[in-house]
Amino acid sequence: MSRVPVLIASHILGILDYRVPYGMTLQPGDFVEVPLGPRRILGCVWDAASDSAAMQRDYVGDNRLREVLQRHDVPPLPADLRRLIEWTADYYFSAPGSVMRMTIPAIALRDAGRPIIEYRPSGNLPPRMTPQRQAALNQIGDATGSIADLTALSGASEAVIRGLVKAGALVVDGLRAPSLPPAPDPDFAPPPLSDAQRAAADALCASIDAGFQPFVLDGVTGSGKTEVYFEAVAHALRAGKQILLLQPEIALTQPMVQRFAARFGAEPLVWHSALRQSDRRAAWHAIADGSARVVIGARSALFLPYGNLGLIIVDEAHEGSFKQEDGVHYHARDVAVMRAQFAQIPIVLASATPAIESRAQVDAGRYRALHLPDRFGGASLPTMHAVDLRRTPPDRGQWIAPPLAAAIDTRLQRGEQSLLYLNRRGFAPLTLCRHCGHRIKCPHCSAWMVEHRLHRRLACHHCGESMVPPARCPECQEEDSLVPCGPGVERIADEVAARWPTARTAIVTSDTLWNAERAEEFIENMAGGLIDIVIGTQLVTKGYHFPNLTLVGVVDADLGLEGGDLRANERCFQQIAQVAGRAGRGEKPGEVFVQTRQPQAPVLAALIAGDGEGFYAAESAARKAAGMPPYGRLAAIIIASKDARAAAETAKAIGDAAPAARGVEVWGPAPAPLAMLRSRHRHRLLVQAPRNFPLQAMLRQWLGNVDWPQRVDVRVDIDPYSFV
DNA sequence: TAGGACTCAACC
DNA sequence: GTTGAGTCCTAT
Repeated sequence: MSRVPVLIASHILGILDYRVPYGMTLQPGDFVEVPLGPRRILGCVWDAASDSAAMQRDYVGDNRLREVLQRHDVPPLPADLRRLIEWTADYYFSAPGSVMRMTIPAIALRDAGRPIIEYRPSGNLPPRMTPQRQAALNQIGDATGSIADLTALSGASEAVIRGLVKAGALVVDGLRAPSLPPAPDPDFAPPPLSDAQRAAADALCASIDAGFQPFVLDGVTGSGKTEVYFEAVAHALRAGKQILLLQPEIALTQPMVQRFAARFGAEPLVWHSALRQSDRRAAWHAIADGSARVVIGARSALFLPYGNLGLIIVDEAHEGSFKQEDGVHYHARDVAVMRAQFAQIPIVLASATPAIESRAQVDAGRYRALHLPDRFGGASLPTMHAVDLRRTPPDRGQWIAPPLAAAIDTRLQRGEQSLLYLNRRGFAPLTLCRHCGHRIKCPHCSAWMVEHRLHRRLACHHCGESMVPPARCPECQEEDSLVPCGPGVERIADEVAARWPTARTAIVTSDTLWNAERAEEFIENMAGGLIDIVIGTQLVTKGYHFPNLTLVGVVDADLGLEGGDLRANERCFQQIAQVAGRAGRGEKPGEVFVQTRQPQAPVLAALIAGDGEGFYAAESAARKAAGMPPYGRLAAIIIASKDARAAAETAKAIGDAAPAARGVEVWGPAPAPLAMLRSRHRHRLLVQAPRNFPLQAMLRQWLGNVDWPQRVDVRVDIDPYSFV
């Protein structure tokens, strides 16, 4: 009788033992279907010996074992990835089954080999049009995809989509042969490199096939980091290895795909959450069998079962968006380093503004720094100016102050491009009744509804709730009393249109640039000189290279310092340094205007003076003195429930059970800053511990001693980035 | 006494 | 997460 441990693809369950049916052979890593109660569920055959904390389990006698139903005909999960799953589950205090789930999409298992039927809009409207159908068709636009894809894209129910198919508004798109990207050619178009680039590239190339080695590739914006790590990619390609290039946002993959294709003569494989089902299935198999040589992707590409991985590159490695804030709370940059370690391969963290965490690793001698001191091709860094909004304020109801407006005038006269940066989507962050003072709030969250004039909606940026802007105040019923307060990018765009009516503008946010086609269109319009002024959120701060863009205006630098959390200063510095780096990347020099009410704030003073090293030194010293990361450890415990009383009581019970340990501080429980999210009441505790303290073990023991009702959700966020 | 709302523990 | 069993309550 043979038994196998199977890791169940479940939030709650870990490893369960099953009987291997006669005639079936199973090895660790095999994906299987197993019975679970009355259901069938995905599992992965695990290693018999596993000392990971998350894998602890009770022993069940042979007589109670049920049989494995089926072995899926897909490549097994490699051992290094199984170790990474265990490490991630242990470190981030999450269910190993949830981590395992991230290695394979359901579509890769279902109907293997059978084609996936995809649909496109026929252009014919259904005979019977309903609001749901109209809204779904609007969202779909001219996209194609399976029923499941279009359901996700439209936000409608599957029944609505099937109805549209039946009514002839969506028709079968014909079969697209799953096409694998042609092999990239390492010698297609190698660029000339500067001496500094050559030296850094040589160091990276020497590390291929030489075991685990983390690098921090640090160079000012425009210094040619991409060309350097592309040399390492070329070298890994020649060695027959796969390469993973991680990016913080989907929106950055498109410019990267184009740069990659120009260098290697073929597009890489792209992996992110917006892939269609057919592409996702083909991509997964190409990754698992090693035929996809280079994969560019967002966080979720990190856990895929590369058959033959030889190099990982984390682009814009300082980005906070690498930290996943729902489901498994992992930090893709840190997990990527662990993956490289388990796989014994090099990893490159590339950034113009490395995180303090990464700098500390360099200082400690664990990571190797490669430095590019100058901009490439003789370009110089842009000149920085502070615009003191107290001394030269904009007119009432406007946000562009005279010095910045004058600089834009000059650019328009010279035929050069300008970029206005404001990290706020929509038209106005708050809608206020000037009669009674009522502020329009999300019904499910303690947050204001943000006006999106392009969509003619008020939207909650936390839960996705959206409503038609009311004509009268919902509180006092006064008509025409609601006024927008504060600026978002759409409002800045209105101001630009009023001031420079002939200027051609573009708004760049996740609302306007949500797919590859839109992103490509924007890049082409910028390169072709069809845009004079770009107004954008952080989406435009990275990755783009527009030689004719010579002016950057930071509309509200103080916004970045708000909140005052652990990383506010660092984040503010990085965002402004990054967006400033878009200016003057070609032959023409760039200028940056930073609008602020506090030009004396240390972060802003350092940015204006170009004293990045001074800023980092001061910030690191402050973190060290306070015992904050990376010189100390943090974990947040978040308690959430629709039942306000149960949430508060659980938070108190957890707080009361807090163990006393030397050097460990516990703050809270306290209502979270975002006290209500998706109709759930939230409380938080924050735990601070010394750097080498076994924080996870302490938390496991602590929470293991507390009971709470099932309707209360308690989760631990290790190394938190969000403090709401 | 049937049925509904709810809680709870098991799932190998 | 999902399911089925158990508990308590109310409407007949």
